[in-house]
Amino acid sequence: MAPNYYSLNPKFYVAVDCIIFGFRRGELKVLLQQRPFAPHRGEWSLMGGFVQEGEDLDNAANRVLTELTGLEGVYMKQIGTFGNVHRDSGDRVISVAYLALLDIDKVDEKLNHEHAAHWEDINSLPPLLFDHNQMVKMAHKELRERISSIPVGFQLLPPFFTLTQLQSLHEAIIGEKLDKRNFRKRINEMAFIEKTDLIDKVTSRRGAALYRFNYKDFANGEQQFKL
Amino acid sequence: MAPNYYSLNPKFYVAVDCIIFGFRRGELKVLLQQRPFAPHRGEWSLMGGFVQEGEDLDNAANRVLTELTGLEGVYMKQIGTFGNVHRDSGDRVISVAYLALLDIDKVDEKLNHEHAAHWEDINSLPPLLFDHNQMVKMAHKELRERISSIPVGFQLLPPFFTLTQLQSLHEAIIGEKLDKRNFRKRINEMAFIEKTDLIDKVTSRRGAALYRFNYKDFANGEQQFKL
DNA sequence: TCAAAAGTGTTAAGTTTACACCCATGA
DNA sequence: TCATGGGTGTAAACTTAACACTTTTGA
Repeated sequence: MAPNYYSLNPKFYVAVDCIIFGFRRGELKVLLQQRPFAPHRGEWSLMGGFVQEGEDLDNAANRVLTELTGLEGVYMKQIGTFGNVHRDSGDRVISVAYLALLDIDKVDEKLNHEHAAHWEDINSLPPLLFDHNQMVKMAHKELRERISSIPVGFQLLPPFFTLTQLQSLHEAIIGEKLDKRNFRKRINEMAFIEKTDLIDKVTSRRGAALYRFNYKDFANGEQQFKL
Repeated sequence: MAPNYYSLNPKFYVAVDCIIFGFRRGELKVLLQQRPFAPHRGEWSLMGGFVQEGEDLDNAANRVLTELTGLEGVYMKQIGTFGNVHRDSGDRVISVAYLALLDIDKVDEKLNHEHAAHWEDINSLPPLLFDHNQMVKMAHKELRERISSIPVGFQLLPPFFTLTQLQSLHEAIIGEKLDKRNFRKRINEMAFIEKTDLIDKVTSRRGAALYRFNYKDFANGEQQFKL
């Protein structure tokens, strides 16, 4: 076969789609947008974009996320590639799905508004474009299953948080209630979740101790959440 | 934006690469081939191929596997997509990696030979083309981590097998020895692994009971291996 | 007769779960 | 003063891990 064997083969559009998770008031939320171009313009969909020449897949995913949120350095993880022939009714597009976890309060709301984007509770998603519901389902599964190894708290909560917030986040992800005492017992055993001297007076009258993650301690051990 | 917004974007070659696992004489093995075309012709690599027009990703992976082994209906699972700009020195190719598990004795050796393919122990792989070592590493990790939920025994062993073979398979995958009594105790609790009346006289003088998987029982429960 | 693999239970250690009350504060 | 969320320990149930000897048979 000749050195240009490659050129005997077809090429395809390649896209990335982002399943962007945030957490607010006890709810796990996904950022949706109304599709800005035809076909299916205006339908609810995940934020996505085409991979460009000279652009790594991961970079494409980061670019798309930054366009929509204004944030950089966000936790992202590739979760699967969707390549069925007819998945996109516009033309054949092979799409790589990325899960993103971010602090919902840091998102640039103006950018969100410009992109007709909107946070929706994971439990009340509308029908989405193409196979996007399936992508969300896969991302949610990944999150549930890997909650022990993905440091979700680092990503989805603000830098200082109460244990009740952390517990509520875990409950929202796994979809069931946890025992408060058992939860706190385990948090206490994790050196990388540090109690600070700060007191939160917003979420309760009495005031709750604020905690934070210690990235260094986390990176060192092969720490695991098991909540 | 116009309906032909898609056409403003670049297209790429998309390939699939298969990490094909087999099990023989206590060793977990990967099927490698010598690359049949330039650049890097003759170097060790995974078996791969370009996705074609009108072909789903999963179908492409199955086609490639069948070309090399003669087998159909093999267990395959997508494990990740590799899309760095310069990963392939021939041209930009975005490659979707698939893990495959099969019964090594069913493989068509003639086809293997035609493709200059060869089974190599997972622990003594040569340097492979491009990012293929990384793909194998990822597939092996997937296998290790999901050994509880992927029914590896169904796939990697012949229809009838001894418990020693099954244990040896699990040991090869996780890379450590297991306790024989604890292993057998757990197998006994799994309704979908059935003892048959057959005796294997090949692997021992005394003879060992042959077992088989019961697909129906497995499909029903959300069974788990925990070995 | 002996080498090689098959087969078989019990106990201790560790982990997980269930569970209920007092505290501090602001409205 | 009371409603709200914060904070705390123990015991039972369950799961996991460690451990050694007897059996069968072909060479």
